[in-house]
Amino acid sequence: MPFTLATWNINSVRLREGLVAKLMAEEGPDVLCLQECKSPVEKIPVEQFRALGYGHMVARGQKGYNGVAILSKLPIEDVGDMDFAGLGHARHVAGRLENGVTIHNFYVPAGGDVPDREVNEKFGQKLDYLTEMRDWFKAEQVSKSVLVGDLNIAPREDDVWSHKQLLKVVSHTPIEVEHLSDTQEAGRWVDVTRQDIPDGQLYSWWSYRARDWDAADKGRRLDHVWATPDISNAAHSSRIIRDARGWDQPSDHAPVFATFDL
DNA sequence: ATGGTCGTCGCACGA
Repeated sequence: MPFTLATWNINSVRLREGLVAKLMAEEGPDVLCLQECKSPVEKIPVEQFRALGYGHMVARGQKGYNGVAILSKLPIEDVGDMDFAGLGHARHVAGRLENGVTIHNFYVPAGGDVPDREVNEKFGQKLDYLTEMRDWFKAEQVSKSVLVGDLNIAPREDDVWSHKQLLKVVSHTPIEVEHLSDTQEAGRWVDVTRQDIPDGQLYSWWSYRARDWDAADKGRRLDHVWATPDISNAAHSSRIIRDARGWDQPSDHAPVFATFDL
């Protein structure tokens, strides 16, 4: 049975309940992973989602910041969370579908403005978070798994609007790209989005600060769909719903989709 | 050109 999965940094699930419902109604992914819900779990507005067929949820939340949720049409079992770098933040939750596929939903720390851990503690926390992710996946040797989320790093030159201009901008610095690559290798994760769309500029985030985000198109690919090698060849039809960045009162991220024939 | 815009909480802070 094929299933379609989407990941979306929603930047407040309560403010954007209507946009989540719109994506559910128009695109209908079987599984929708959200980040930056900015809500305690008990205040996530699940009723409308349930009415649209999303009767299952595993989530972690906190007041005002972070927060991750997996909304699903299919039954999903909560299989825990990790608190990498000891931040005490709701940045990861994992669920398992009845077909045996485990879904890891991550919101990696953004890392602040200055790419130097000596002067910016948040940048160090971001690198430490990735290092602990790497070590955990190295020890776990996960299989039949998907990892999605806002990883807050655009690894490839064509994942940003200007490689040269972003080399010293947090999200595209060489040390971040190296940390992300180490994490990817530790879990033998395949970048499903780039497996499907290997060539050309590809973005999932555009700043709120641009006058005209669409015309300027100064985007970055911060949101990712990865899969373990035993299921990566079942993945296809990856796409980014760029239109969603232009919806009323949008998130600054667009949803990333993939389908798995399993 | 070193700005600009959001969301949350209730004043800065994080992104």
